[in-house]
Amino acid sequence: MTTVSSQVLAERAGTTAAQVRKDLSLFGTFGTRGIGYAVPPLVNHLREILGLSRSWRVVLVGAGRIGSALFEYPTFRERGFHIISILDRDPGKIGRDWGGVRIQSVDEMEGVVQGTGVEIGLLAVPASEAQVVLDRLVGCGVRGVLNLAPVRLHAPEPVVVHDLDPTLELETLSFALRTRE
Amino acid sequence: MTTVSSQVLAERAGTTAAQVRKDLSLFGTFGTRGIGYAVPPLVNHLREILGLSRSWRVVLVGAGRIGSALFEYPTFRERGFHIISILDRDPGKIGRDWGGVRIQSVDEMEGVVQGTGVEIGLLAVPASEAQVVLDRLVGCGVRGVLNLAPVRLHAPEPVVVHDLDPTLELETLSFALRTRE
DNA sequence: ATTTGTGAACATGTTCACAGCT
DNA sequence: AGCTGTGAACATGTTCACAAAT
Repeated sequence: MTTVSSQVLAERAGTTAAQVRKDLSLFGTFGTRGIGYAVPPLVNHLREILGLSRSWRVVLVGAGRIGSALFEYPTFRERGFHIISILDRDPGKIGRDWGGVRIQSVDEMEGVVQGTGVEIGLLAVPASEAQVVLDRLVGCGVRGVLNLAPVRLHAPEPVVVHDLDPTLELETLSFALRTRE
Repeated sequence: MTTVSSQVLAERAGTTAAQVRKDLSLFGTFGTRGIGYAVPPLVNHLREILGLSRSWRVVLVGAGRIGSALFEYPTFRERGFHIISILDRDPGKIGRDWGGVRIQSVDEMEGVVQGTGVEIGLLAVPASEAQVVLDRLVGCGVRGVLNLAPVRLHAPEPVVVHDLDPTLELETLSFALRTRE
């Protein structure tokens, strides 16, 4: 059976072997001393830990460039994230079909989200509208949101919001470069 | 003069007042006891700390949907990140003009990057090509790269690479939701 | 011989709580 | 009275180094 050592995993992930072993040991003992980690069971364990052993229903709000790029990420579906609904406010886009998913009006959010049991939202709307849309999503029972708009959003516990802001990342990069020149 | 307290800053940033004060105190003493932080000088200090008091020349590689969305982020320019060059490999795009910046062939990377003193690269190419393009950028003397392709890239010290991967973020979100249900 | 799993040592990050200014 | 700046206490995260397992 194919195995992999903490050393190799560390190199791939950009960390240390000790770190990999400590992290894994926190969730159980998956390796064999002298051998390493058998890959297929390790993958299964990690999928279980990360909550990827089930599939998630996802609603994409915003069918602009960022939304469409996200929609075509093959890795979403591979990891069990299924975009089962797309919402936009542009009448020119509503009704279109993207690979079997029809774009609906944001006005239909409540019905769509509650009717399909969506738990995760992908927010790809303009920054100025992001908080309002988030609030509505939370009102519909969405439990987690990945926000692509360049604003920091807030939602009440226990809703989880992650902001993915390229500007913020550039500033972090700028700081890193500034301190090493 | 308008001031702001560590308390208010903490609420905005989603952290605690003590944390804000500790963090700021690491770089100097910017506040006034009994009053708070005077906003304009604080902003200046932060810009200085983050390396935003200067402007950065940026090259955008990849003029697809993600690239074009990035290009139009108004916040980039506002924070001093100037995309002065766009590269793509698609002959149908080369030669086009985006708001005063002409799209050039990736083949011209060496000349463009070295000729203009670009220090930061924005990578918006397909995942399969990202590492190769990164290596070339590093070869041209780029010091920092923000990678939007869904792969983890590596570059030798002291080059700084940040990966911005929506799939990875969704998995983190999944983990957060998994552990609280 | 090799590689895990893990206490113990070390390092870093966060919160507390209060003296010191305004 | 109000709010910062900061040591000290506490918590969390990382590395070391080695016994245990194959």
